[in-house]
Amino acid sequence: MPISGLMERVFQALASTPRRKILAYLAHAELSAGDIAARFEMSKPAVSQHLSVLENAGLIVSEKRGQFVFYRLIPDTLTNVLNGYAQEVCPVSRPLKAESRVLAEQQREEG
Amino acid sequence: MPISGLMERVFQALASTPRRKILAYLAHAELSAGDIAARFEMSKPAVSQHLSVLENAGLIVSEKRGQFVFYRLIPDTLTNVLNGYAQEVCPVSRPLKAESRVLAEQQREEG
DNA sequence: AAAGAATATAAGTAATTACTTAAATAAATT
DNA sequence: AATTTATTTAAGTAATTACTTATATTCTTT
Repeated sequence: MPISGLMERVFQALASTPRRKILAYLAHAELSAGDIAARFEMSKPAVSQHLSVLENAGLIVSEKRGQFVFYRLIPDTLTNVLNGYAQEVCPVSRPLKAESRVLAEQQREEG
Repeated sequence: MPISGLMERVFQALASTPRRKILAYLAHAELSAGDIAARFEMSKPAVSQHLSVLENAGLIVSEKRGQFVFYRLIPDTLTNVLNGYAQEVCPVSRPLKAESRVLAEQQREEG
């Protein structure tokens, strides 16, 4: 699987506020399709389609357990793609690293 | 200007291969609209529209000098938004930092 | 086995996006 | 001042996307 094709799908997937929200929800916990849909105004099929887009981009993975389908994040995909591209655009990714460090420290202070 | 509105526009802007390519070109040098258009198969107006999208997202800035319009990157917008969102999704942004380091080393080896 | 619940797929539609060519604007050259 | 060059704006269209409701599938419960 070419990384560029994956990058295409990841950025496509991220270009939607509901989908970015879904990823943020899944950052904290594994959730069923119904759990996720309950957090949105839109219909369940609409949420289901968003989940498909995210799964096809390799950002999340689904697992059917009984009646439910649980979704969880694959954090590596996101970080690899974002860094991979940031690397192309921000030489040596220095700003990205610097910013990461600052934010990590802030969170350490807060946590 | 709310950061969330900017985030929306940035991710929207990044969801296009030609636009990501434009940013990569501008990472290395300031270029005129014509210089950029020459690197693509599509028409000049099409490229011009892509440049508008990128500029409205705060990712690039334009400056008219004589007959030409030069574009250059605003790297901070990209790193701030990508990190801001990665922060929401990847707790403590640890993976992001780790990946940055790996990629930076790879580039050091290659360069 | 029938009914109910969770989810996905199908089919249709409205809104958005990414192009195209043609026309307008503005600066440089003759 | 007229022409050429660089770029953008305008207008139209084809393709894509994001929803909707209705139907199908798969599990659980009775």
